[in-house]
Amino acid sequence: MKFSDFKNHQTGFVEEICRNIFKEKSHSIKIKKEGLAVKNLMNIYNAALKLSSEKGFSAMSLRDLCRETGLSMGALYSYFSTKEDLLNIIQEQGQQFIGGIMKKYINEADKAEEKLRAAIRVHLYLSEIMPQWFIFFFMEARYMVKSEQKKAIASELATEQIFIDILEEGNRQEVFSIDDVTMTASVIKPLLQDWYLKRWKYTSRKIPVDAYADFIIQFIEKTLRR
Amino acid sequence: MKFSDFKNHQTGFVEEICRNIFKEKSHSIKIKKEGLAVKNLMNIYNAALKLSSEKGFSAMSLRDLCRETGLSMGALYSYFSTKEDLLNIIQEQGQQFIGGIMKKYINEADKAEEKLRAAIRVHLYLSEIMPQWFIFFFMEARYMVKSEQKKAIASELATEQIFIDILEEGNRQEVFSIDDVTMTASVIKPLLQDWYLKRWKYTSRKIPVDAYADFIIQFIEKTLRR
DNA sequence: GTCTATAGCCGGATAGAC
DNA sequence: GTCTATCCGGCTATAGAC
Repeated sequence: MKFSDFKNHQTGFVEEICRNIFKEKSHSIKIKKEGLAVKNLMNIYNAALKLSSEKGFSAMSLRDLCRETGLSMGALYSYFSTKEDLLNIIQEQGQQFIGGIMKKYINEADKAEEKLRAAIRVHLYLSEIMPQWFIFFFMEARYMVKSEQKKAIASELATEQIFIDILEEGNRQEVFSIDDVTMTASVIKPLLQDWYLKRWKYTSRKIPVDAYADFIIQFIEKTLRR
Repeated sequence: MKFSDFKNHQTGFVEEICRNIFKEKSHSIKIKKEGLAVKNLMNIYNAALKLSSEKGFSAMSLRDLCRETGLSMGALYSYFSTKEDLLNIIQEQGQQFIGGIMKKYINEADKAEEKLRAAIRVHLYLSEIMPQWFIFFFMEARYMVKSEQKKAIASELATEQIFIDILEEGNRQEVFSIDDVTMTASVIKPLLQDWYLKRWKYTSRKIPVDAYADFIIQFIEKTLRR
C-alpha cells in the first residue's frame, strides 16, 4: 500500500466526521437542515483545528474562530453549547472515527507481518491527511477534565492493544520472537507520532510519508527477532 | 550507570538554573540580594512549571501563580517583566542547562557503544528528575513566537546531532553498520520522549526508569547492525 | 439561521502605600 | 521587597433584532 493509493481511495474524512456529529449531537445543534449544518460544521471544525494547532485550544478565542470561519458569535453558538463542548466533540468523534478506519484496514490483511505493516502505514497515512486532528488529540488530552481524559487514554491504549494483538499473533505463528510484547507495542506508537509531532523536521529534509513508513517498518522489524 | 547513582551525584538542578537566571537576567530582576532572589526564583519557576504541566502555560494565569507561590502580583513582577518573558527564560535557561549536563556525561565515555548508552541513560534520568521541564519544552515550543521557536528547534537538533555523531563514530569504528544515520538518530529521540510524555502509562505499569532504559537500549541496539 | 450589542467576569500589568 | 488597589482590554456567553 502506497500513500497515493490510500489517498485516492479516501475522500471527505472531515465531512464524514461532521455528518456523524450532526446526527449524534442534534440536541446541542440548533440548525435542522442537514446540508447547511454539515457545511458549517466542517467550516467550524476545520477552523478550530487550524487555530488550535497554531496556538493551542485554550489560547484560541471564539473571536479568533469567528474571524477564521466568517461566522458571528451567535452563529457559532448554534453549532455547539460551550467552548469546552467543542473540545470534547473533536476528541470523541475524531478518535472514534480514526479507530474505525484503522481497524478496517488492518483486518484486510491476514498474516501478522502484513497486519503490522498495514497498521503502521494506515496510521502514518491518516496522520498525513489530517495532521491537525492527531496533533489535537496529543496536545489537548493532557489538559482535559478527568472524565474526558479517561476517554483519550482509552483511545491511546486501544491503539496500543491493536499492536499488542498483532505482535502476539506473530509470536504464536513464530514469525516474530518478541520477549516483551507490551513494551515493544508501546514504543511503536511514539515512532508513529513523531511523523506529525515533528513534521517541520521531515518537511525540511524533504522526507515523504512513504519513505518514513518504509524506514519505520524496517527499523521495527529488525527488533522483532532475537 | 544506574538511576540511583545518577540521582545521588546530582542535587539542586533547579537551584543551579535559578542562580544562572539571577546572574544573566539582572536587568529584569529588581531584587538585589542573591540568596533571597534565588529562593524566590525557585519558588516561582517550580510553581510555573507545575501549573503549566497541569493546564498549559497560556491557560496558567498570573493569579494562579500568586496562589501557588504565596507571592503577590507586585512581588512576581519584581522577578520577571512580562508573562512571555517568564516563558522564554524557562525555555532558554532550561535547554542550555540540560544540554550542558548531557554533553558532560557523554564525554566521560569513550567508545561509541558506551557513548550511545550514556546518552540514552542521561536523557532518561534527567527527564525522570525534572519531568516538568522536559514536558514544558515539548508542549510550549510549538506555540512560541518565531524567534523563540527557532531556539527550541536548535536545541532539538542539537540533541539529535549528539546522536548522529555517536552513530557515525560507531559506523567508522565498524561496531555499527547503519545505512541512514540521520533517520536512525531522529527516531531515537521520540523513544526517549515517550518516557516523560506518557509517564502515566509507565507509572501504572510499575516500570521504573532503569527498566525503561534497559529496554530502549537493547531495542535500539538491535537496529544498528545489518 | 445569522447577526449585533452587551452583560459580566477575568486576564495582564502598574502605581503607590508600607 | 512586598503588598493592595485599580486600570482596561479581551474573554465566554446570551438576548433580542432581523
